Amino acid sequence: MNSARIDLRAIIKQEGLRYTTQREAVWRELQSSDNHRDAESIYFTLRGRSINISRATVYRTIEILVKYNLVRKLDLGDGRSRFECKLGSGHHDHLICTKCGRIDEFVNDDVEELQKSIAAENNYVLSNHIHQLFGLCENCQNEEDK
Amino acid sequence: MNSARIDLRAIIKQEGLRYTTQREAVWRELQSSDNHRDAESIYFTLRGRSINISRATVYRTIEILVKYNLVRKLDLGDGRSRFECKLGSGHHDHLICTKCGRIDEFVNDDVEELQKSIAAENNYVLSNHIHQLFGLCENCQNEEDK
DNA sequence: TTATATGCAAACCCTTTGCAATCCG
DNA sequence: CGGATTGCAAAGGGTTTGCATATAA
Repeated sequence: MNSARIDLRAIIKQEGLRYTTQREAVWRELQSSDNHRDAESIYFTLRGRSINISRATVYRTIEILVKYNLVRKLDLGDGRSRFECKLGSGHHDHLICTKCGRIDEFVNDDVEELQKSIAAENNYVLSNHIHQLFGLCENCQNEEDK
Repeated sequence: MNSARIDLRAIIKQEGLRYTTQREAVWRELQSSDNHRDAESIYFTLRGRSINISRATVYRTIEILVKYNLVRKLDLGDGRSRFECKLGSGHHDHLICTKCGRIDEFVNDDVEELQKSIAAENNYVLSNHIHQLFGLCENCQNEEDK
């Protein structure tokens, strides 16, 4: 897998865009963190590191990263989008703990196949899907007992 | 199935709430339409029928209907929630046409079972899920050819 | 009567946009 | 230098909330 080294600068320049401190910082932040970040947290983390950046630039940069397939945008239904770096992990869906907000990933080939069948039965040509399972994670189940 | 006659008045009163023209109107509107309505469309339809109602009341009423399990809230990821009457249809998930916005429903028991397995494998106790397939519906595929 | 529900407008939250200033190339 | 990019603040879009008024029971 070529995920270890992705040169954002090369991609950016190839597209005739400019490689800026802010773009590099957002990309680094998404790459280094354990996924599922929202714009606000990226904004605050970078500000905390004395990187001069605005919310607007965070959003504009994420838009570019999503466009070039480096980042995936998640909608968990709570009003704010989450973003995860696509490098190092293939397609997967999510398990979300409704109590603590923990997010786990899952992959299930059978479900993937069934989705294709469902689409075919309904005469749809699929482009993508959202599959999210909500419930209590192991830790939060134990909390309930106390 | 007892879907033919649900007396909202009875439910509302049982809860110590008041049965108002507005609540009745929103409920009727959701029951009579072919599902997947957003708040704005309900608001405008009712206004168009000379029913005095505000957006705030539409939202407040829907909240009650969702709470008492009469209506399901859908998040299709485009920023506005859709609502569908739960009467007359059991659990189902959705196929959404990314071109025309058409929404179809599907049920697949195998997927439902697999979800349980996935949850179990990850030590989650499931409460609900979102499963949406996005693509082109039959009509829009044909449009593409032209 | 009297507390609940309503309408209105303002507030909210997240996100996007306009624009002058900045900076990459 | 010159146009792409930025920061700021304002605007947007959907939804919620505060409050005085209207209304169900």
